[in-house]
Amino acid sequence: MLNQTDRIDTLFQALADPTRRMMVERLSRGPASVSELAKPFRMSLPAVVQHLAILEQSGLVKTRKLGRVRTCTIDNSVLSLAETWLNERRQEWERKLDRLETFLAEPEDEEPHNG
Amino acid sequence: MLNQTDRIDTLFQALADPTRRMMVERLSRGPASVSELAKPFRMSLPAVVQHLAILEQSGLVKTRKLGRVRTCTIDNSVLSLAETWLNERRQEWERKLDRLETFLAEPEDEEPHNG
DNA sequence: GCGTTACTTAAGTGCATGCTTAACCAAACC
DNA sequence: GGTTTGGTTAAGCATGCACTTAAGTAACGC
Repeated sequence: MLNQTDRIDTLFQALADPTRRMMVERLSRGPASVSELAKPFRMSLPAVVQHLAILEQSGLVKTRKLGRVRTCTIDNSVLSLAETWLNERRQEWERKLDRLETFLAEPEDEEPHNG
Repeated sequence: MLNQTDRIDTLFQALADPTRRMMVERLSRGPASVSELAKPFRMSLPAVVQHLAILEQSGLVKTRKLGRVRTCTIDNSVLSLAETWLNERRQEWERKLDRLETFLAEPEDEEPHNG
């Protein structure tokens, strides 16, 4: 079973590869079969499928097979999981900066409440 | 020299490790020295510094040395670079879904313009 | 000046990752 | 029913990554 940390882990891991990011970009424009997905790349099909497997494990991509063709779709909710993580960090730091600014602008009659 | 793809590459790569994400979380709450940053972890100091180097290469963290202590700060603009990438993908897919919905809801007198 | 603190450098190790080729399977096509 | 087409399985390989220990440097505190 995968806890939250591990999920974000495999998620960023999945996005860390340029091939996989291109595959995500392709899929954000609409579903595609495995061979469609493979077309832009020079690498072998098994290599592409291995990348796809990693995207699936991360939850970013869902696939289902009909006849002999496997169709791949993106899962937006997982995409936004990463987005949220980044956003939280950024906001925290921005709040920190704001408090610092306020502190510097203020006359010395008030304490900063850090912690 | 690092192009846009490579930058996002090293950026997600940097975020793919739980140790490094925890370091980012720590730094989003305010600057820290190397040894402060290392404190929560069981690993050796050189290991922590290696992680830090990767965070620096990604641009996520800036450091400067004063006397013998190196102080680390987060760079929000780089954080939001990743955020933007994710957001663009998500929005693209959402627009796609909207168009699909519209198409399905509409009577068959109009063409979908997928291309 | 001498120890402690805060890193830094270097070298090595084991395991994960990103490929490859070769062979296989089964739906679709004629 | 034989051949493409679309994908799968398996095995192997080179490189990268996340550590480790050991030894070194340089500022600071007394």
